[in-house]
Amino acid sequence: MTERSVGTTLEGYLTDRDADARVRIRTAAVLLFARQGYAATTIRDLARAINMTNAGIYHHVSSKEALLADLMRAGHRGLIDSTDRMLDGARRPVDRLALLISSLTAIHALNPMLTRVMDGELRSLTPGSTAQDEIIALRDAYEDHWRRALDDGVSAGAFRVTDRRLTRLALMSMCTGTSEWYRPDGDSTLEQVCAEFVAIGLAAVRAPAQAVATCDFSLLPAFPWEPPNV
Amino acid sequence: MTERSVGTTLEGYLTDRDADARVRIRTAAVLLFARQGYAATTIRDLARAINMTNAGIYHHVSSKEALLADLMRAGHRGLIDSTDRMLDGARRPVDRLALLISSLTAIHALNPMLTRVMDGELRSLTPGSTAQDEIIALRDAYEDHWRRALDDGVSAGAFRVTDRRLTRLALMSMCTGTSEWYRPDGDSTLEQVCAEFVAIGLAAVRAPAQAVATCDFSLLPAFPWEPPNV
DNA sequence: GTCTATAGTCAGATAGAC
DNA sequence: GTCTATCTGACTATAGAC
Repeated sequence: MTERSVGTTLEGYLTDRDADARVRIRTAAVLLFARQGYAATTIRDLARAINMTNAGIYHHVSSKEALLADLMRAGHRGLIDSTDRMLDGARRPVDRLALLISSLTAIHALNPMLTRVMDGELRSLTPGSTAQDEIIALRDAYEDHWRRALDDGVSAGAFRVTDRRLTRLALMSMCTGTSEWYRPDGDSTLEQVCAEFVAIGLAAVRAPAQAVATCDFSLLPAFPWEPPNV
Repeated sequence: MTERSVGTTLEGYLTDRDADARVRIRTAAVLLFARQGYAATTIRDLARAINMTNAGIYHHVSSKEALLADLMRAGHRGLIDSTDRMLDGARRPVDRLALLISSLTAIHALNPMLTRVMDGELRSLTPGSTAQDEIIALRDAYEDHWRRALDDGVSAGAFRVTDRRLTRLALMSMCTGTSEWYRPDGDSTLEQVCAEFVAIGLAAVRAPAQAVATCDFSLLPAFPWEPPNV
């Protein structure tokens, strides 16, 4: 990849939405980290995308790696917090599983760039650094929601599962893959995707097709720096 | 990520397996591209991993990007060829779907590093280059196998599917995700993973649980440059 | 808070000896 | 076929003017 042109300047969109330099920098970072990868994106790329200079970025950001860590931390915290709220009233394991599937799918569909960074750039944080350790801990905390739902469903006899871990890994991959292909103007609405994936999830745990809790999209985290679909 | 130490030198392993410099270079490239990403890996990293120098690499490789393109082309061709052979005798859509699921899962489990490069580094090829266009065409050709199997299953009344595209994307994400977590010495054997994923796939298309064709692992492609599990 | 200028490092790739 | 040495350019990050 010899060229690094950004393709679209974010400046036109961003000025009338948010003048805060921190938000503009983070929006450009999510866009370019998702599109080109963290390692292939330079501070100068970010600066060019929002009509700043190299040095201007460093007034708001201590380092390129700290910027990545901030984005990933905020993303994972938003995911965990909204999942906590989402599952708050759900008692039946089948409802909790359905909410885990639909909310993880929706977050990946609605924030494709931030989630691609969250899911794919963990290796770009220095191994063993406190930043990387913190993100790993957050990811593990989120996965515990899935482990508990599947464990409880099996214990209660609501799920019949050969291998809980395999089932969890299969369903989570299905949900996170959404950020790679979902388009808001595409063939399927987000509601259709969630409904289909929940149906597959229930089939995977041998739960009968039934009415389950549906995801309240308004409870999902709102990330001010998820770039627009330009 | 400030440090770029390779961690393990491949030289000890490689010398008694294959002295061909092309294979040694490609093995190191698959290992490091998968572990650190293409953009974060330098030609000097590759050289260090196999006790060569920077300039020595360039006697066997025309450029870093051509090396990546070669690996991706070989990987996709191996995937397509082995899938062709695998599906050769299978007529029933349910058998073809089962073979697509189990073979894609197995290739990702057995070649985790090459498949991570294949699935994640398409963006690192120059957009619009003939190399990138070629890989995209190969990927599309492979996906057609899935489209045909699902189409035929629906037409024949063997599958009941709300949305063929969503079903395909969900199942393919499930299979490809395997390269991120599978370990040969882990909790599940490859046979168990394939069986579980095939069961989920049949449930996803509302096909009754039944005996289906199983994947002949010996028909899978053998990549001489998939690194050992060091 | 944004700029110009630059320090210090390292990248991909090549030349030419052996 | 592998080496040493080097070119050219780009990178992260900082210093200091305004």
